[in-house]
Amino acid sequence: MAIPRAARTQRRTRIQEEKEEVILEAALDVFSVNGFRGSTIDQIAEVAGMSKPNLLYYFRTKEAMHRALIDRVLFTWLEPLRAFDANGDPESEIRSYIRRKLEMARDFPRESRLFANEMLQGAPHVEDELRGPLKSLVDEKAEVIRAWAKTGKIAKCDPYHLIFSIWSTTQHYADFDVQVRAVLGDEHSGEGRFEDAARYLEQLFVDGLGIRQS
Amino acid sequence: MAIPRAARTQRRTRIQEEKEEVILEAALDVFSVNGFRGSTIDQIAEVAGMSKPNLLYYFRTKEAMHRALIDRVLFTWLEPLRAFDANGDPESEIRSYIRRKLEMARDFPRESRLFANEMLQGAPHVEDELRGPLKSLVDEKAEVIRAWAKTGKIAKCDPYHLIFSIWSTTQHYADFDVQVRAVLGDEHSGEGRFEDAARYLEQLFVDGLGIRQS
DNA sequence: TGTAATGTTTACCAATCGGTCAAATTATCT
DNA sequence: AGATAATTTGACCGATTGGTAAACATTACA
Repeated sequence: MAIPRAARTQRRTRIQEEKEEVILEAALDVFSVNGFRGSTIDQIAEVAGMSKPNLLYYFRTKEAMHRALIDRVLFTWLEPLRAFDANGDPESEIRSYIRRKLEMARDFPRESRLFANEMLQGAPHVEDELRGPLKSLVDEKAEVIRAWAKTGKIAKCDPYHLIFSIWSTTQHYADFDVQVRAVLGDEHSGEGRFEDAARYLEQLFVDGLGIRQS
Repeated sequence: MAIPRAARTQRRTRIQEEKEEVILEAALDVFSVNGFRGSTIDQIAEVAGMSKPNLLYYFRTKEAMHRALIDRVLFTWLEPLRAFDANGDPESEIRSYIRRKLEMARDFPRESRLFANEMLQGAPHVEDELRGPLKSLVDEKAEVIRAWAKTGKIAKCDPYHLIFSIWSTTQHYADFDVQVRAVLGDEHSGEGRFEDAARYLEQLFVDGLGIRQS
């Protein structure tokens, strides 16, 4: 008899590993565009190339799929902020943070949109993670920035709003991609726009924070 | 016999004005949170306090409602950019543009989220408006900024990405409101956060663009 | 005030929704 | 190879979806 996924306590099968991967990949496609409510299991099943009951064999509910997806994305999404080094020098740390976030917007736009969708809906599935782990991480890095400001390495500014502004400006290129393309026109919508954005944003933040030495 | 809304060519009734207003208000509530696909006519009807067929008497389809809503929002949403004055001086123009956009994020967060939802889904209903009127307006203002840069009034920078960065940083406070509140904690989540944001963003952009005179 | 146009509601429809079930198929291991 | 566990599927369920038809109620205007 088949053992439903949730009851598994033993090791996972090869097939389970593979299929769950395929499913989450498809789910990311669908959820990131339509949000949780706007997505259907049938859509995901079709993208995943399997029948709906088969999909539900691996994830017993739509919620479970979304949950698994959010958990995975949330972790990798915070990777750049975790890499933010308190011992590095302000200019290069901020530059590379911007660059890393922009690379993620370029390479993982679906993950960015999934997250954005969740935020727009009021974070019904992840508010605890926001108030817990996310807040802790941001608090820690904000303290680093505050110290930089105190010792005059960068201009005095609110570290939280600084972080918000880096998040928003970089993620914008993933979440509002259609708008960016529409405004820039077809000729400037190639991948080069990420290089232009990086150049502009690094200038904005480095000069805006008064840490240009050259 | 009842004349369906779409067939009306004559003047609108008093009741029509009122009810359409109520409906669009309710639709804004629902669409801005759940997106187009994730919203249901029943939800909107309940919020509007009327029966579903009654609602469908004024807007014959869900699409028609969404359309009417988007059209209205799109216009007012671009008001701050239209007010951007080519003859003003760079610092005060940028400062007041930021301030106006932040005020809109504070006072009309639903409108911002409705727009964000549409972007996340790839702008299936408004791509023409983006490529047409929006692009034209942005092109025009970008030219102003480029001229400022050329005459040395502000630092050399890509005017399009400058506009993108002002859009994203300000709208962030509406679209990612939950996240902002979660990270700032309950004690700093009052309306004062908009003042903090304004102070920070004005500093960032004014200094970042090298136009601080004091 | 009568009447025609406008507005509202109840009952309903086919399609789609998330999810179940039992039977059939396939992989795994001895 | 044979037994057993894991995987897959078609048929189906009740609830919800967007939308309609027609009867009913209300308003505006002569």
